[in-house]
Amino acid sequence: MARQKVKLQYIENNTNRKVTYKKRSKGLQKKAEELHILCGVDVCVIVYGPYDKDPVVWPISQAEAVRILLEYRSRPEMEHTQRKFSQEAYLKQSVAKSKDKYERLLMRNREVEMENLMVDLLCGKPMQQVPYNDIGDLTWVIEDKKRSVRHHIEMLEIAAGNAPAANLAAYQ
Amino acid sequence: MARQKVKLQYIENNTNRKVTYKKRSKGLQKKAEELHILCGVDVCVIVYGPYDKDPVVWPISQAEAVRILLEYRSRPEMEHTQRKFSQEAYLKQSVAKSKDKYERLLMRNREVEMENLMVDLLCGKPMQQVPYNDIGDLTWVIEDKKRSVRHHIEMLEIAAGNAPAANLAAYQ
DNA sequence: CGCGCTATTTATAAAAA
DNA sequence: TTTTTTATAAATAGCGC
Repeated sequence: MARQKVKLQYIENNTNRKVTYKKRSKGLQKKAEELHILCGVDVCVIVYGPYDKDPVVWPISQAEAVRILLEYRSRPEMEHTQRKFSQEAYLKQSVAKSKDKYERLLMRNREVEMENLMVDLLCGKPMQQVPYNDIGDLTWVIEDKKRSVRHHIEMLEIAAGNAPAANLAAYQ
Repeated sequence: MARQKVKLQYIENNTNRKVTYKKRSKGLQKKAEELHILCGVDVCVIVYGPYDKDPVVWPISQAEAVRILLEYRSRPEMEHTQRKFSQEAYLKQSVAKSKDKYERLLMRNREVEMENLMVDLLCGKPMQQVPYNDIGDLTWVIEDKKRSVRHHIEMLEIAAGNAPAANLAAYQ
């Protein structure tokens, strides 16, 4: 985009491609950081190139990113196109209620808390111990996690059929 | 970056922030796509904001992204610390006006962090990877969780010995 | 290879419609 | 409000060291 306009196609020349990669991936990171700071949104950029040995992962927590991606992957292809994510709809609704930054932070914490609560439930916490006020917020997490829960169950069944004691010891 | 240079800080005005968000997230997508095409590298951008109901997940395969992120998760603690730093800096900036609430939030965040760490340990993360400074704060969380962990183990043993599917189905 | 250096192209903040 | 239009800030392709 400078001395000469470049066609939007794979750069065949190895040297030029690497140079462009370095410049542009740096630029992409900067843009992501600016968006993060200016608008207070979580942004995660992963550049998985053959040049840098490490993929760049920035700046939201990797756990959160994994959660998003696992969920996204578990959706039928049709929904990918339509971009219907009940979870995100919930987030939008929730965040819309926030009038200031403090509340936005609360929302973020709430989100993490619901994740943890769900993990507790997956690990066997009795549903009766869940505070009533949490049920509503928890619902969307659970709904979106059903598929992964089934996966958990499969894993546990495998453990049960093979070497349960050894497998379970790892959890202590 | 136009009629006037904009300071790199959270945009307080709701309208401006939303407008900027829309423009810049679109721009970020474009940049990511260009990098992907020009250099033949996998790029994944996730924008997890309160405006669009959907997180933008683009364009590499989700399986690949998950693999990358899981890899990242297993990396040395030092790099995580750096990330936490920028996150904390961001949080600090965001709630500068309500210091008391901020302090409490930090504690809450710390608590949540410890819970996450504990989950990692339960899942087999080596204790040697836990930063020394975290041990103290972690202790009370673990003490608090021992009972549920035991319950967890009981559940798993029951599942292993009896009818796992039936027991676990209740948690869906 | 990596760092500067422009000439240009892009991105975009603010204004106008 | 959203869209379109500028004017200006940023990003960057090609080159030279």
